[in-house]
Amino acid sequence: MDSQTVTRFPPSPSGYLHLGGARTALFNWLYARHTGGRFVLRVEDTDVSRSTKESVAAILEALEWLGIDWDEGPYFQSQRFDVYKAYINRLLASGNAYYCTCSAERLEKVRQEAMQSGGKPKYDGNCREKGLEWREGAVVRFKAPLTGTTLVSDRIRGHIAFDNTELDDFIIQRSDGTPTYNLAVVVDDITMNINTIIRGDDHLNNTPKQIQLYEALGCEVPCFAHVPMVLGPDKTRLSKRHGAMSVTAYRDMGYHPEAMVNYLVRLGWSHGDQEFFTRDELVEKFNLEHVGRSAGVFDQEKLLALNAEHIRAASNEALAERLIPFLSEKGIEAAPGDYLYDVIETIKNRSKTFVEMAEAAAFYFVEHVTYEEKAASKFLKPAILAPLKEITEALEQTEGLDQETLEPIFQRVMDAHGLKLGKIAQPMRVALTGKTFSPGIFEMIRVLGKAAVVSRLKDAIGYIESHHLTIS
RNA sequence: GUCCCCAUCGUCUAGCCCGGUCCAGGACACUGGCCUUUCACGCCAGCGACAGGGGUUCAAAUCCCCUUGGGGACGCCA
Repeated sequence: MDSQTVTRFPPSPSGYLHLGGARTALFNWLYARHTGGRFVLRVEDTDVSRSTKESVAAILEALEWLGIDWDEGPYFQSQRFDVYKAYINRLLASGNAYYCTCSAERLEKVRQEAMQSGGKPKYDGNCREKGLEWREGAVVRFKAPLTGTTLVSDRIRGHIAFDNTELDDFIIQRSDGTPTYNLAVVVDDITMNINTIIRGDDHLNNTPKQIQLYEALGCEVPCFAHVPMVLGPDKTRLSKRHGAMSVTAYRDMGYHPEAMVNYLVRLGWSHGDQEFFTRDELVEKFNLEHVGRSAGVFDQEKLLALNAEHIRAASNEALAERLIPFLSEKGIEAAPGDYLYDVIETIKNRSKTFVEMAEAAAFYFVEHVTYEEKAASKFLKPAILAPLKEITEALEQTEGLDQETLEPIFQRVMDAHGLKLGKIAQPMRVALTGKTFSPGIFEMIRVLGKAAVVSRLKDAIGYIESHHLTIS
């Protein structure tokens, strides 16, 4: 008997991996890693009509991006029908299940009546004692206990008692012979030795049914931990209505997976006042004790802030790797190397996403700068012509481009014209980047290099001269 | 309708289990200021919450009950 923790993540491949699912996956993965246990990936595709290969691929891709790896699987329920069949037969043989031939119409009527009389819409047990044999179109129902209570012991919620009269004889095998969710999960969790089930609390109501199944099968009930759900800003369950909610959509919007992981885990779990966590720290500190009990609203603003923080904290090399695809998206082919790293160093504090970072980096990679209209008209004016020329000449002469070398040059020009740095920095900025905001002048000069700076300065001088000659 | 869960700033949360150290702490957002060659970053300050009502107690955000509010589940989906 091994006491190792075994958790699992069982996505249903009927769409992409959304934020709530990602968080559940993360909790399970983190808990397994934290305890030195195993993490199993299982694809729940018993509903063949809704499951697609594309969804499976999308989910795996999202997990990979998040850095979630698994020790076993992915298993596919669709390939395990014979296993479920065996367990269903066991239940049938032990008298814990029976065939039911009630029509959909009858079932619907029974539900309506139950609702009407102020009760829960559940099956009335019509076929329960009929001792029916199999026949075309029959389903198999679980013969649930009629009296007593089923106790759920939850790591997060404590003990929850369900009155068995609230539960009914749910279907475990459809008329087409395939197993239903509750049966399949239980059988899988048993056969895969899953002993810790961490999932959304929308499954809390399924838990007593599943416990009854474990008991009927004579198997040990695993440990449950129902985590609160993730809600949209309107406080309802996260859905397509809330805009981007696929994990990969955030990747494409320029989010760092470490930030996504940090945010998702922190939404529902806490470690005192700490907000920023690296993946390793999460593995080290994550536990079930500090998972909260109330649902949390997904806050994109906070994710964004955290993303900026993770970008600032990352190394230029690591950032470069993630930035390159966003650069190519803009038609910029940059390779890892000192130039890129230096570029990143100047913009990492000003970028909240990789999309922003690519935008901020663009000017470093163009031959000729394109001026923003307002920027040019405001700063590239004749008054600045002489200072710009002097700086250009001085730069052409100079060797080093470090701040100690640059400052005296600027100082001399400033003194000569009675200008403050601000007066000269803005035109310079426009000349070098085309915009009115950018990294610091001195750092840009150093990164761009003498040739590029001089060339851009000359472009700007030419621009001013041509505009003013024609106008005046 | 029935059952289950939940309830601290706008949002994420610390504190609650083991009542007093909490006229409630942190973060995001917002506002103001500092720094300053722009934009950021950073720093400082401000705004802002124990859902309501009853108990228990010398003392309750913390324990109990009720109300209200929110969420979820009731399917031959998962």
